[in-house]
Amino acid sequence: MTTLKAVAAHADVSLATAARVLRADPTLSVRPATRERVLAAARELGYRPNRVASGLRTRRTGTIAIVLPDPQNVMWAETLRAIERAAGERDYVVVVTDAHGPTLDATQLGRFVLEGRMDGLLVAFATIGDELVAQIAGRGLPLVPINSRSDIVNGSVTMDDATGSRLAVDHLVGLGHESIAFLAGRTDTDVGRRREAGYRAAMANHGLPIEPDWILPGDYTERTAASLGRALMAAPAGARPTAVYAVNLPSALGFRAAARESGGLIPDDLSLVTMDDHPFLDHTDPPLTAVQMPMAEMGELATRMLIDVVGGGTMRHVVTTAAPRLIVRHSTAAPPAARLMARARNGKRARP
Amino acid sequence: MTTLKAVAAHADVSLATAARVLRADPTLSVRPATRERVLAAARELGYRPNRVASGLRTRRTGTIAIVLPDPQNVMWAETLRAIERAAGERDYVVVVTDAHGPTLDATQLGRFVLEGRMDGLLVAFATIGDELVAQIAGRGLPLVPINSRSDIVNGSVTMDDATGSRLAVDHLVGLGHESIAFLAGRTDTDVGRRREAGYRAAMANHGLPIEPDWILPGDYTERTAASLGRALMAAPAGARPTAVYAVNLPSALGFRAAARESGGLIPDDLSLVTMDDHPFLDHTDPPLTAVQMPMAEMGELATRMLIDVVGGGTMRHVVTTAAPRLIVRHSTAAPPAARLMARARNGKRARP
DNA sequence: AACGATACCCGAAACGTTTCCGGTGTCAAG
DNA sequence: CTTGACACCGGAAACGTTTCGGGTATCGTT
Repeated sequence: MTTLKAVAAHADVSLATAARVLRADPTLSVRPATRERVLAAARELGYRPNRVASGLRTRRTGTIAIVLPDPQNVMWAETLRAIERAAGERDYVVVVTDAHGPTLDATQLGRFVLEGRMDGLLVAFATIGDELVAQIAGRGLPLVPINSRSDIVNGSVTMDDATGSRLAVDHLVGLGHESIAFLAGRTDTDVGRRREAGYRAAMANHGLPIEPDWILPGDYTERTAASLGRALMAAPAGARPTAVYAVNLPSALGFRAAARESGGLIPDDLSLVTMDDHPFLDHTDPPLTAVQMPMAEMGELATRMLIDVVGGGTMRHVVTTAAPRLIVRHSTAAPPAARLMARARNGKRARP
Repeated sequence: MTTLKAVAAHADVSLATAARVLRADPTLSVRPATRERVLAAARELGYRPNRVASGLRTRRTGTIAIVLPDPQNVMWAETLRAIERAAGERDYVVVVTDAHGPTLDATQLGRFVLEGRMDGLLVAFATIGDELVAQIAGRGLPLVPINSRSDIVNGSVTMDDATGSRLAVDHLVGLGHESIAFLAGRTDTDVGRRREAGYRAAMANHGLPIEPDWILPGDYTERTAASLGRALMAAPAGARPTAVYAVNLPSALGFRAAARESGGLIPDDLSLVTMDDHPFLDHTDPPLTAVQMPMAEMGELATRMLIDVVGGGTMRHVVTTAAPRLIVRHSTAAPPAARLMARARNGKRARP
């Protein structure tokens, strides 16, 4: 490995000058000939600065970490890709780790924040607690929450979940649905609340009431969604909503599977639209209508913000600007005609 | 940040002694009382060694990278998880990057191999070329190919693809299929060849011939598989194989979609089994029978090997020991009765 | 010819570890 | 009382960079 010392010797200048020429130090005044000598020497010797040494001196490692809650969720793949790209553009590398709880365990804490390997952390936890902030920001490490806004951190990157939810509801309403359930996420998480708020706002916007039992208490998991699906399908058809909007992909999948097991046909008996799109939804049974969120943009913005902060920039709460898009597939259709008519009758006669 | 110097001062010993106590240097002889003082000081001050400084001195950064060809493929998620876990156990962190071609581009080369940030690389390219090896191993960086064996690198971690293929073929034969096509991968890749070899061996094992046009020339992509699917379904039913074994998941999905578009019913008209399992296959239409490969074990072994090599260990070609498993879902069934009978008639009468 | 003012460059310290090569003190043996 | 032999510990260099604070020439002025 050729070092700066070698380059300096070869160009017959001091270490200091070689360093400043190669770093393109603007405060340096140097004769063009000298600069050329240094540059040429570096080129000839194939010099590459050693990032570890430079990191020791500058306290910048050129490494950030992204900590994910459940890397199982395929939705992170795209985000990760975008993060890596954005980081690469600034000559940063990104390490990924998955956390099992809402905080870092002892060894992760060591590896990722205490030993000075990272310049900053991106955390994608659905909920950013005080303890985590103490662990990370307490040590002076920049921390940017991604997909979750929390007031105990003064910056974050989130998506326009309200618009996403609106897209889903509007689509269903456009098909003629009026009783639309929300397969919710955990209400102790920021995303969950924002998506639910979006759903409520969209419903209100259409003048549609929301029955209390239309808020299905999910927790983002396929499993819970499945049992909610079974419960829902157990109700008589007339007493069910005609459409469901699911807060995330695993929920939608779990719900779909349970509905089908219970003999429910999608979209014939029930329309289903989910937040979070993925190419493989083309292959599901039925192909699910979904709201495509700007995951990549979110990752990109978060990465840029983090690197900016590392460089002395300031944190902000930003929301992605790319608009969510509705991808219509085959899990949504007009509500069953029979029930529409029954509904009409009920509207004319008084209930017992 | 508390440094070693602070600890040494606090314990009233030299830097050298503090370092050696904390590193648990076996060649150090130290009075128990002294050792205790150092340990206590470190504890009190919350000392954590700075990995960048130590990396500069020891030329070990405690970081490895995994370079993936197409992070799109969900199959890598599990592998990645396993890699990260195995690395964490050795106090390593792992950075991921995706390459677009079969080599590293200029900026990646800089970030990942030239600047001394990494201790070693895991590369998951389907094909490891000379240029890549020159780029990496030429610089003295340990390099472990994963899921691809190449003779220009004297070590690798691969899976038992032959057994995986055999499982798929055996399953189909067990259902009564005799004309089984192979939706192949690129033959210039190691995995592609191994899986095809496994298929051929399994067929031979059952005494079944392989028609040349049963080897469908795929390239791992959904798109190509789709056009192969269309072409296959265009043939009259009697002239088609009754089952297809797909070399990987995207291929299977593309094929499935095309088959369905062409009016082909799976498994009624055609059975389909794919290499590579994933939980979401429960939700496809129909749920795909798949061979589950030990991706996690592969990641784990590769990581351990790489870290061993970094520590002076020696490379080897290893194959995962965990057995592939067949996950039976609903894309496979007995061949269509009508064709079975036709076949039987053909067997009794001479062909024209 | 002396004098500032520039323009150009360098020495050396610092970042926090690790590790080589010893240097003291103590104790038993001669 | 000397002399090794140990046990215990410390000094200092080294890893490769960055950067602060100057130090020489050189040149145009007076």
